[in-house]
Amino acid sequence: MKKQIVNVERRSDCGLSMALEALGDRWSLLILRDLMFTEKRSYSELQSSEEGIATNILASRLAALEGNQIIRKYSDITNGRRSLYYLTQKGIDLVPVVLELMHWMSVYNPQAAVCSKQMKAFRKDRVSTISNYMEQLKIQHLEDHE
Amino acid sequence: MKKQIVNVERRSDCGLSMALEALGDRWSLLILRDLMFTEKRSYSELQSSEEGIATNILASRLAALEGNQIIRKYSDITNGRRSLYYLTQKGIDLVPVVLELMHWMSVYNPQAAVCSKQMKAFRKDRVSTISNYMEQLKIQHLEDHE
DNA sequence: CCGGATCCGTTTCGATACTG
DNA sequence: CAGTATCGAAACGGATCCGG
Repeated sequence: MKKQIVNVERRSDCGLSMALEALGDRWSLLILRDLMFTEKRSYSELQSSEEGIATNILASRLAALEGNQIIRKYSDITNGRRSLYYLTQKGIDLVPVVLELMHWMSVYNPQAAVCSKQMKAFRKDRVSTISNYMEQLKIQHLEDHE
Repeated sequence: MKKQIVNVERRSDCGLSMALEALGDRWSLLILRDLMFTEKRSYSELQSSEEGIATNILASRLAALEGNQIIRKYSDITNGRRSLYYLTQKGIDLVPVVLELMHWMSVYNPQAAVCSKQMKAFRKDRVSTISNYMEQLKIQHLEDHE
């Protein structure tokens, strides 16, 4: 009994603690969610979308995410005063994490059942649907900047 | 271009922000990892395993996780002074989230390649391997307390 | 206007010491 | 062993200010 299938010892925790150093706060994953699943890319768009993140917090989170190479900042060619934030490949690879978290919450938060059908379909076939979507994010990213 | 497959609006974010209220800190997921993948169940075992979590932080995280019904606290029958913490079903359902996060980190943290083979095998077939493991966690949980 | 930076009061974290 | 108590440090949140 209590047989362990995966033996995760302290020295081989896959750097989970390191991951949480970058993502282990209440805002980073929300920002990433918007970059993943909406078209919001600018500072002001991101600010209006989150449930009222303070400007200084948003700035510091964006800087931290950029420092961790999870997002990248570009200046808007059509509007020099604007900056746009895009997921890097490293950020795109976080889609499954966010998706699993959203699915988990949709199960245990009744009010969120709204999007559970979408989520279910989206998670159903990991190999095709999700990786296709991640591929699209990648292509979109390249087209916007090259 | 920029076609959105999943349309996640602010009112239907599946309560991601709510999830992050419970898990969005640097320690909660580490504690859950230990409850998921090791046999550590008592306060002192958990404390020694995390990279030096302070006693008060551990206590407050455990209380918060219990408040969110993600873990449950039992007193050790063989040792009245001891308390043991177990995952609830809600907590067991977080296994995929933690697994995706560990996998992501194993890709982007070279040093963590140690366990990437295990992770890869573990993630490969979601339907069988992971759900089997989660089932085992469930059975173990029931056997320990009923 | 847009993208922050700065200031400041409040909340949370974290290390250590301590207690039942 | 399983946590509290305490207290300084860090993070958060709101408001305002500022350069372009």
